[in-house]
Amino acid sequence: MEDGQRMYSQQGGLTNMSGNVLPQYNMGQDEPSDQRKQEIGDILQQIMTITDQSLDEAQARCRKHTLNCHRMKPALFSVLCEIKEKTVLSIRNSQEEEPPDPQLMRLDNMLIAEGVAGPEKGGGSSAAANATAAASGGQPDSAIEHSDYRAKLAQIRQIYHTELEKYEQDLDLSDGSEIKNSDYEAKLAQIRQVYQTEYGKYEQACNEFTTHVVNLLREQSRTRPIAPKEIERMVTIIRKKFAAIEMQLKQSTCEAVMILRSRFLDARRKRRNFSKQATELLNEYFYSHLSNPYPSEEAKEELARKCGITVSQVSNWFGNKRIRYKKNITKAQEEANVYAAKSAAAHEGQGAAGYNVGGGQAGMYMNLNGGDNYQSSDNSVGDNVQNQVNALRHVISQSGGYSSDSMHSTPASMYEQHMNQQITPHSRSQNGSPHDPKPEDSTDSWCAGAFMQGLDGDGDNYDGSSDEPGLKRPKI
DNA sequence: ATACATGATTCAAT
DNA sequence: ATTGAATCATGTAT
Repeated sequence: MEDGQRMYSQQGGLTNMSGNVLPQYNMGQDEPSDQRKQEIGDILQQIMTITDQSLDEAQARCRKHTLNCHRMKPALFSVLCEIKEKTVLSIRNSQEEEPPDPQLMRLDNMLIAEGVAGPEKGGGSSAAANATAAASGGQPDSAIEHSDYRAKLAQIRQIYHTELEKYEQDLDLSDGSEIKNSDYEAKLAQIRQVYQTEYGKYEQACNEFTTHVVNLLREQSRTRPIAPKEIERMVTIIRKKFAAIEMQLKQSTCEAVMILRSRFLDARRKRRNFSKQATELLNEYFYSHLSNPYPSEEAKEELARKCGITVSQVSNWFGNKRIRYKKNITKAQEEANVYAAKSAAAHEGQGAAGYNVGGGQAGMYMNLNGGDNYQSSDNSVGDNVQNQVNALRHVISQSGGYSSDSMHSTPASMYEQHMNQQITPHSRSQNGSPHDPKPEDSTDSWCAGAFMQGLDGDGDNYDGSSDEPGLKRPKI
C-alpha cells in the first residue's frame, strides 16, 4: 500500500519536475524558429497536464498518439529518461526480498499436512496451470484505459467476496449430528476442491491483473520514462496486495479443516453400545476360545458381519475384552485368595468350597501375572466377608458377564474345556486358528484361565444402534 | 452426584 | 501391522 502510493506520487512528481527542468534544457538547445518553440511549448503543456487528467477520458488516446507522433518526441523522451535516471536513484532500490510471511508458511504447511494443498491428490497443479494459462491467454491488447482497471479491480474484489461467502457456506457442515467416516472424507474432499478452485481463481485474477498493469506500464513507457525496475516493483506490489487475499483463503481453509476435524473426532468419540445380541455373540466366541481368544481375520469378519459391526470394532472389542478379562481375573484372584485364606482361618475345613476351584487356580495365575498393579479402586479388602463375596461376585459377573440367560447351554462345557486346557498346556487346537499372531502356546501364554464357574453374571449390555464409527484398531 | 461399564483412542513394543 | 496397556469419554445405574 505504502509502496504503491509512493511510487505513484513519485511518478507524478517526476512529470511535474520535468516541467520545471525541461525549459532549461531547451534553452540550451538553440531552436531556429518561434514556431518550433511554440510546438515544444505545446508538447510540454500536454505532458504536464496529462497527468492531471484521468486517463480514461476519450481524448487520452488521441493525445497520446499525437504526442507519440511528434517529431520532437524522441528528443524529449531521452531527456526525460535522463532526468528520471537521476531522480530514480532516490527511489530506494529496496530489494528487500522479505522472507515469506511466516504465517503464510504456517498455513501452507498445515494445508499440505491435511492434504488440502498437497502437490498430488490430483487437481491442484492442473488448476494452477489452467489459471496461468488463462491469465496469459486471455490478455486483451495493451491499450487499456484506467477505468478498465478500476472496473476489473472492483470485479475481482467482488468475485472474491462472493466466493468467500460461498466458501464459508460450504464450510458450514450443518447436519449437526453424526459425522461418519465417509462423511469426513467427503467433506475434506469438498474443502480441498473448493480451495483449489478458489486458489485457481485467485491465481488467475492475480496474474491477469499483473499482466494488465505490466502491459499498461509498457504502453506508457513509450510516452513517459518507465524503468523496467519500476515495472518489477509494481508487480511485487500487486503480488503483495493479492497475498492478503491468498492468506485469507488459506486461513479460511485451515479453519474449515479444523472445524471439520474437531466435529468428526467428537462424533467419533461417541460411544454406542453394541446390541445385546452382538455382545452375546462376541462373548460366546471369546469364552469358547478362551484359551486363545485371538480371532483370525476371517473370524473377525464373520463376527463383524453377524454382529452388525465393523471388523475394527471386533478388534477393539477383543482387545478390550482380553485386557479387562485379565485384569478382572487378577483382581478376582487376589480377592479370592484373601477370602479363601480368611474363610479357611475362620472355619477350617470346607472354607471356600464354592470357590475353591478358582482359589486353587488363583495361585497359579498369580504367578503368571506377577506383580500386577492395576489401579484397584479400593484395596481395603476389609474384614467384611460379605464385601468380598460381593466383590468376587461382581468380578465374576464382569468376566463371565455374557452368560446370563441365553447361554445356559454352554457354560459348563466351556469352562470345563478351559480347565482341561489349563492342565494340558500345549493343546492348541479347539477351533484353533492355525497361525495366530501371538501365543504359540494357548494356555499359559495369555493369562491362562478363569475361574468363574456357576455364578452367572448379568451380561450388562445395553442396547444401541450399531452404526459404523471410526475404524482405528487395525489402522491400515 | 457418583461410580461403574464399555467402546474408542493413543502409545509403545514387537 | 497387531497387540497390550493406559486412558478417554460417554451411557447407565446407584
